[in-house]
Amino acid sequence: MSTSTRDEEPATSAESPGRPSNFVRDIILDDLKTNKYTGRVHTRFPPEPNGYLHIGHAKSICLNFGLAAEFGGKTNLRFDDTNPEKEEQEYVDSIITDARWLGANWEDRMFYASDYFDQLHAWAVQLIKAGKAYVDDLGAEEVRKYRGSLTEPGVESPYRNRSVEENLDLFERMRQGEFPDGSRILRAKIDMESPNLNLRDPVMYRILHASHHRTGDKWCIYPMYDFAHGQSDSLEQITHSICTLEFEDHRPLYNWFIQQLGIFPSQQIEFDRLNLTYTLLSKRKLLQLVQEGRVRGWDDPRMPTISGIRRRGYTPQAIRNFCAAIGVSKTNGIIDLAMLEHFVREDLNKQAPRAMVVLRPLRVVIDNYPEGQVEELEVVNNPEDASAGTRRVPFARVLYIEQDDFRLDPPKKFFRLSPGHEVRLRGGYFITCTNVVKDERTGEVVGVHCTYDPATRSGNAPDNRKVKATIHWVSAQHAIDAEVRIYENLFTNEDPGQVPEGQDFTVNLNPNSLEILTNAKLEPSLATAKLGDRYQFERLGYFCADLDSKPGALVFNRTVPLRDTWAKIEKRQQESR
RNA sequence: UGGGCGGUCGACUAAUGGUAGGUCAAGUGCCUUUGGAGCACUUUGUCUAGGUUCGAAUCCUAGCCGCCCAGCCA
Repeated sequence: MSTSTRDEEPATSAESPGRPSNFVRDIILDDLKTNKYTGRVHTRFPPEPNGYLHIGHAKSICLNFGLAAEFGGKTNLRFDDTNPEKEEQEYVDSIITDARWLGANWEDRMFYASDYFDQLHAWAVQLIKAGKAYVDDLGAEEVRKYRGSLTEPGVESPYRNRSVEENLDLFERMRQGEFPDGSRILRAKIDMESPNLNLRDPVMYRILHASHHRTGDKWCIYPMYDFAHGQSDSLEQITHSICTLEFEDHRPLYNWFIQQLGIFPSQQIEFDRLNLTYTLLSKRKLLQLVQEGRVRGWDDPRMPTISGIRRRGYTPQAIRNFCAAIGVSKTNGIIDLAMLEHFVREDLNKQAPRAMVVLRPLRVVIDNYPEGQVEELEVVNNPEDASAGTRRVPFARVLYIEQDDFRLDPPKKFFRLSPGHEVRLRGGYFITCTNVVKDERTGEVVGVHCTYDPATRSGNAPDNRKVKATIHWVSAQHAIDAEVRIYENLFTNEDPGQVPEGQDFTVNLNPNSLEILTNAKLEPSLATAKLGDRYQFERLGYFCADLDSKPGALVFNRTVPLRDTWAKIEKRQQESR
């Protein structure tokens, strides 16, 4: 089995000239007009390799790559790897795979903040020499105290006014590994009374005797985000450095370093992070789910990670369309998960070949159908796409239908099979229920007897007789057994971060987020399904072959169910009761 | 109670002093060999109060509400 690559297309956000704009795009348009960057647009996507990419990153990828592509610019992939304690090669590998899958193309421009460690160090020395940075001997606890609070100004460290020589010497000895972790830091000398806490002599370098996934043991001091990010942007000549809202307070610092160093003035622009109902988009919490075994790994199909969503059966196009549709702004909102689901359905409806699968089988015997007879009935592969052609499906005397498609006592508006009623078997015949077989002890219906009308072959009614329902079916003797995994929301709470006092977000976990059906019956054409192949199982939803599939033991994931009008009606009926 | 940033249908987002529009959701009808898809229609909105203006979602003033910031995380 191998995954197909036909999914991979450019991650542009939208193409038509009349497209709705957004404020970031407007800024670029304006910069282009004023020739601020000599007509250049160069963005970057800067993930930290401390976890897997999720749907929130997809928004950022679409924005960064989409905007640059629209204006003939470029986008770099840059790993923000300044904290060796949290970062791993596994994460950089997955990020590359996932970003590519989404359609991001950075050509040969894949960088690491760690590529710039030498330059960053030199710049730190430069700032020390300019009297703009100093080595502080305060411990973490004291640094916090000296920083003041939201409402009180900070107090200058007693080490703030060391001589340049002493600072240079100390910083060099920090680099040499002479001091233990946490014993000293390099700080920028800005303003301990600034109302913006980020400007109260922010830390530039900390001592970390940790081995880095790329630089190994070359360094035991590592730059902080604030001292690395802007300069990395600048080195790469990034024109528009797009990040999320929580960095707004950092922008003055971002600009301060660039200005003090006199380097290329990249411009930071902040937009709102994606929030989705019933979904958690925090790498820390997703990591926790993985580590505690609440899910089966980063690529569990219930996870909002790109790898999870991919395994679930989503297409990159659907994700791109979603990202284009939700727009970009500065309001912190929460997108209805239904919006995401809409875009997969929309995409898969056009693409996915149909197949008949019975999830929870109920045995049907067509009493008047000749024993031993088998017909090959022709059915269309995709009513939305004539070019998808047709296939043959075997029909015989004993079939399986969905348990949900039969009711002994049909409620109002239930049009499917029930005693005395006629339905159409999709692409087959009209059948009428004549009798049921019950389990003697439980009273449960375990089988149904029907008669068929030979004149209705392929589902046509020569007399124009109407049936109110068409149901799917699989020939019992030809059916393939398979496992089907049904997913529900991972969380029961619309905002899973909302947690009762003293509790953990895991209280919101949905105990029914995964249901494994081991007795599904597949039409025989599905035998050749390959990893990642996506289908619409008629009347049920979109499904794809999971990587747990083995020859002769297929496993399918439900990507998303079809919209279900009957379920809504039934729910309303139950609520009004 | 410091600073920063926001508040437009149920959700998201346009309108950049000149008809409050689109998408999702919800609902109704049509159509249907998927109760799918499609099509048509419908409901609901400018945080509040003042002001400027011929005209305000947009500008001004004052409130109210929400989010972010006190990591040697990013």
